[in-house]
Amino acid sequence: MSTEKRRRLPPEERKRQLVAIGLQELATRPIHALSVDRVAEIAGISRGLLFRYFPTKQDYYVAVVAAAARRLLRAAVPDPDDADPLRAVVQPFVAFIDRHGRHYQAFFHGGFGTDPQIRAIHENMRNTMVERTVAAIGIEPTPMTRIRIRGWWSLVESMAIDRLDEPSVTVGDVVDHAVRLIREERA
Amino acid sequence: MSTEKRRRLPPEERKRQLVAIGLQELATRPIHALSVDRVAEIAGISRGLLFRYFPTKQDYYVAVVAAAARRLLRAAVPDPDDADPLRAVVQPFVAFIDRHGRHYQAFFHGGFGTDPQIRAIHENMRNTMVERTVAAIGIEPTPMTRIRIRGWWSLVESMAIDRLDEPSVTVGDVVDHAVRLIREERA
DNA sequence: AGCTCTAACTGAGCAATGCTTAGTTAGACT
DNA sequence: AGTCTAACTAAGCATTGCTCAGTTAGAGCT
Repeated sequence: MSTEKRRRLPPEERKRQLVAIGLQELATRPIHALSVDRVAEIAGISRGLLFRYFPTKQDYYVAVVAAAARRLLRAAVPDPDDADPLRAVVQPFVAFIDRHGRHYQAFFHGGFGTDPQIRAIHENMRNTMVERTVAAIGIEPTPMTRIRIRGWWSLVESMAIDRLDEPSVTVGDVVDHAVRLIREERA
Repeated sequence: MSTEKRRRLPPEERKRQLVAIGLQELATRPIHALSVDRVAEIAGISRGLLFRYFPTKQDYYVAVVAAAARRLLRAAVPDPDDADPLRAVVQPFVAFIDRHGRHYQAFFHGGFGTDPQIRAIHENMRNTMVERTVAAIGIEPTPMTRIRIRGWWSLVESMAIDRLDEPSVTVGDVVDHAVRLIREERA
């Protein structure tokens, strides 16, 4: 198979390598279609070793999705130079989906929706976005407001994804509409 | 295991039985945690027979989700007696999630989001809701309008689900907010 | 340079599960 | 009663998630 000599890596580096493989493979394939055999083969290691770092395939999957979430939150950080603090929150998120739409769907609309760990990652992402929004528009966070803002983020996400197949609608159109909507809502 | 005598059923009836089992089992369990062995055992048949009706486990899963979608569309049909045609579309949908929220999430947020057949079922549901909405408010269906209405439905769904853990917010609150939003949007 | 020792790593093997197929039999129709 | 279709079974195969007893890279010490 491989003529490579066996090589030892420090645990953190190996983990990173395996997660990186997952990020690439799971962008185009659901988790049940990716065998640990394949991951091990790409990494050039044995199946057994993968289970040393991730005791369960599910644990591996969780680690990969968590990495994808960190990547998104880092990429979609609000632009502090933007004159409109609300736009500063929405715009980079929609732009991220514009660039990585298919991957976004694979990681955040795929997978086992019922799994508590995956849900926790999604919840954490969503809460971060909601908090950024609340901070940007300065609204008091009652239960109803939170539900409203969370719903509004679902709307933004949906529009950003649908836009991928409808190039006549621009990123700016989506951002404009989203911002206008939340402003009217406050009246 | 079972002392039942072997019984022949007409294909349509057997299919219905198997799908019904799927509807019950998959309401609490993701598809990868339900083995065909278990379905067969509940139905009192052999594994092999299941594959006669559903050549693939995935085909079985698709059939079950499709049945769930039909059930939803039937239950959330607009009330023709409602004075407000937009409310008539939204209200029964939110009420359905109020009653079957966990099941709704299992069938429509669980599963493999990337599978094209499952996506087609979701798309079909969504399109139906969008068309009902377009008909209710009488708006011209440009690409942007469709994207907006689809986004708005994501918002409605999100609020209806979040409400399940926040009983201080009523079904009426969600419907009111949704209706108000779409009306302001048209201005 | 050689010795030692930790832990990164392998590979054989187990159990569960999706799927196949050669054969069996319920039960409808003569 | 006899026949015949197709609903049904059961044994078995291949894959895959996971385990574990053993191997060895390679860092630290002398």
